Amino acid sequence: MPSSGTQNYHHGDLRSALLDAAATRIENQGIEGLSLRKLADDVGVSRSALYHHFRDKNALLNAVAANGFANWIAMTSESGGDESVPAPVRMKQFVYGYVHWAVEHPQLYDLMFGRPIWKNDLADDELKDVAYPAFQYMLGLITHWQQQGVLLADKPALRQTQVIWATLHGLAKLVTDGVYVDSSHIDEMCDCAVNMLLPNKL
Amino acid sequence: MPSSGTQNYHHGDLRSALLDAAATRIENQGIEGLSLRKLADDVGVSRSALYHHFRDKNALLNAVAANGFANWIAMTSESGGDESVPAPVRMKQFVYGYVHWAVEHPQLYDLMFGRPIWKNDLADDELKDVAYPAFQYMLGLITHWQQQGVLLADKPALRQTQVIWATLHGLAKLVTDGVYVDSSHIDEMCDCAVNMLLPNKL
DNA sequence: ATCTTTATCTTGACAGTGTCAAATTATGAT
DNA sequence: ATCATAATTTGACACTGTCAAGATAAAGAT
Repeated sequence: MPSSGTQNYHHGDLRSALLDAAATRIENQGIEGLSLRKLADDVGVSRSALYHHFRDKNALLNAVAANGFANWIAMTSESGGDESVPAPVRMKQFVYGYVHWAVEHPQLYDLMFGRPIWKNDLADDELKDVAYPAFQYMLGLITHWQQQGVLLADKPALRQTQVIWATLHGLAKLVTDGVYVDSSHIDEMCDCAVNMLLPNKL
Repeated sequence: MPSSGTQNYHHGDLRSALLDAAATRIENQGIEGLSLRKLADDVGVSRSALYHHFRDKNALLNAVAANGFANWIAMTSESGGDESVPAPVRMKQFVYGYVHWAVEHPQLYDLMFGRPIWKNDLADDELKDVAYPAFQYMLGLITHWQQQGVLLADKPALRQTQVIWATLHGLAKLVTDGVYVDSSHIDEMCDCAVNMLLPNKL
């Protein structure tokens, strides 16, 4: 069955086709619900064709997560980088952006910052190369706000970044994992978080 | 093979034996590494004997998590309930206790507060009955500290509890999930968190 | 003591999973 | 046309959770 060009024996661009299919399948059913065999069916290819493009399932997940980080960084740069508004407002925007992105992409967020990948060093170099800049970007933001006096400088910027990130990550996790079932008060929780973390109230 | 009393055809107390074995296996290999068949081998019983004591694997995990909550509440009451020390110090103790308990029982913490159980309502009533008081206990603490002026009362206690819990949960998650690989600075992160969350510094 | 009922445990089986080895097929270079 | 290489498939293996049917022990009734 020839015809449509990309549908030969050699798929053409199977790697990215698998990545796309995996991303949408993860978005719908979550990481646990991702089966390599069903994925192969989606793309219309045999079950073990995948192994010529990814070493194993973990490598595929790493690649999906790496794409997620690229997406995440794009969002973050947008919501935190507007120099025209005062810093406290930018921080509020950043918090909103972070939590809302996580809530809108719960499965992807779970994959990117979750245990299966990071525990026991299952993250490959390619993923680390995209993930570390994400944290560095946050560290840069916090350092900047510290220098501007929006945040106190009584503790190292690294520590404050870790705590602020922990707060955002905790909010995101509690909501996306279903521990906070009531997700209609996300904005109020974000407001409260900004309020508590900033020494000079808005 | 009769002999030792509890090793008959009827196991005697298979349910709690399974619970114990599951807890230690989870502690070592994590939730993902828990196989019902290996578990049955540990206890010396056939693979499907389990189904006469738990409806399915999820029910077993629920029971293990419920035990974990009992343990957690015991620890928390101890580290936060000392009335003789001033409230800010007690809050610091509470934060230390929370994060350290999570770090010392990473797999159990992951099970108790993780996505597999709470997402899509997989928590049964028995578990909810133990888990909700845990949050209520925290809410009580925060409310008390608000009334004592340790925390500002400019936001509802519920919101502040959610944010503080998010911070602790985020710290715990980032460390136990391996995102913060450097776990030697846990105490400094806790200090910084207390410092940022308390309006009146220690 | 014997029969019946009930709870408990085992064996066999099924569908599903990730992964590898060997065979198959297409592509590209010579 | 030939050959090497890359891409894909089929067969197989070990593993998983779960169910149905049979086997066994304990408990209750008479």
